Amino acid sequence: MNNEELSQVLVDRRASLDRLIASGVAPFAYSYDRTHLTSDARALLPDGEDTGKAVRIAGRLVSLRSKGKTAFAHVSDASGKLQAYFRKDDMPAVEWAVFEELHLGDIVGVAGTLMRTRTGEVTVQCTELTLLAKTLRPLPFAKEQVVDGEMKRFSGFSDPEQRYRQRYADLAVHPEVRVNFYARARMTAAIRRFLDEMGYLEVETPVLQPLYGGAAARPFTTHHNALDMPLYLRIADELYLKRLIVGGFDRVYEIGHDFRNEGIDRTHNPEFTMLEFYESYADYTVMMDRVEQLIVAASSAVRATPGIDVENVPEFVTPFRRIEWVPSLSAGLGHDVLAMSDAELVRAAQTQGVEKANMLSRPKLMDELFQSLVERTITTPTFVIDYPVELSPLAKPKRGNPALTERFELFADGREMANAFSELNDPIDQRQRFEAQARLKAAGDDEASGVDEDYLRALEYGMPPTGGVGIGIDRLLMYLTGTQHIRDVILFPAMRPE
RNA sequence: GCUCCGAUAGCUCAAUGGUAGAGCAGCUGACUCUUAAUCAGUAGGUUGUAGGUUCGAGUCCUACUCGGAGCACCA
Repeated sequence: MNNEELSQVLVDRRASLDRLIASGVAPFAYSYDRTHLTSDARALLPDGEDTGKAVRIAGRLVSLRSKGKTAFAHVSDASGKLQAYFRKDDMPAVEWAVFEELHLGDIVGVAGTLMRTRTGEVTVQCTELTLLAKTLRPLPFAKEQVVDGEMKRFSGFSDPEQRYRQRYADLAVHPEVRVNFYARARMTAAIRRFLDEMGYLEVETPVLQPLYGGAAARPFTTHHNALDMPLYLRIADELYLKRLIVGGFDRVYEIGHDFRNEGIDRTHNPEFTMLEFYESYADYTVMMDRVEQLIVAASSAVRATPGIDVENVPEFVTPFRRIEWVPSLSAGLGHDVLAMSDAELVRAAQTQGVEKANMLSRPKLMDELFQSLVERTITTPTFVIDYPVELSPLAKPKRGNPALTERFELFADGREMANAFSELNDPIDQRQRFEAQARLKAAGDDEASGVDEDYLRALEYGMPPTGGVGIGIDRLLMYLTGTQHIRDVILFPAMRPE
């Protein structure tokens, strides 16, 4: 990019950079000997005292009020921000010259002694200023003012498109955006701690897979050049984790990305984080207990995150409510759903506004009806249990009623939080389920999977009875933080290229 | 994929079909405890792209691009 293509602001910044270099200042430093985070530095000056220790802080210059031979600025780091006071008489001439070239956004090191200003604000009185990185592009800083204890922004960076595309700028300018991501890290750490303490082993399984399965979704397809074969990005971890159960790791979990080639909206990103865990010798009732404890642990971790609005984190009362799939759908319909003919189901689905209802298979119809009549009405965490076998190709038949499976989903806030079952470990039954899926696929259902012969071979070697759970981490965090858009819990959400 | 809304200076926004503007950021200057600092001056634009209507288009029409909200899809 040459200067003719740059806007005036960018030209000015480069001119400033050139002046610094010409005067012998290195505008991009290698390191800085920081002694305190801004929050720790502030804590060093007790109430009532006006001067304190020497500190060295570093961070981004987020405000600057120059009064000629003095100036006030705020330096922001991960812990918050602290005011710095610059006075010409207190600084070497060379550094005052550097100060005069400072711009909002520059990364600086400020060394000096703590003091309290006339207005009571803890401030570093700068005796040594170090430029650590020059900003060549202005950040869209907001002006802020504290009014009645609440911070007001007077302008800023509000275009959602630009904020997601330039997340780095969004984060730099809006420190509160970081809170959900601190909460996210604490939540996954708490989940790992919970599972680790339960004796689960964290493992990693292939993202690139020759066959995809474990869920109903359209995959991303790629190609391996050396092998000259298509590969799919996984849509679920399930089938590989259960291979590990066969191998004798009897409690395993994975937290990783799944990829589904679907639309993007408030609750869907094409790559998202999935937790799956599998436990030998456990059935779905055991897994319900695990899920309850895990959600409570996740919630506590989110609550403990500084900056989180604890009022908005849902309270959990265990055990969660449990309702059965068939009776709750029948109640919603006013008829016994299993006794209804296909035509009656189609009519009911049409009444619910399901499009192309007459094109849908019977299980798909029931699923649609369940979603609109039951799922959306669930607010408090509720386990829906015992799904029809047609909807659950990887779940064991329910003891005493083979038309159903030992499966549960956890719903809260109208959304699915977890999906789990007593895992099907009968290879003959599993082959029949795969073949039914393969027929659906051949009939044009592009979300149905095929027959995974290698997985069947693994089952033939014998898989212990196993309970398994999948939990969408992004959506769990959305629920726990009251976030309305998945983009606000994913640092770099998928966007069309600029 | 569908419907509606939007795109104007680095950022946030104005502008009856009639000379494209403000605040912040920037630049120049004044100011040695300010905090949306203040004051004076100054610069900054192919109004998302391509067509069309019109004497004249930021404004009206068409298509496209990108985004937002909603719907559909999505266990």
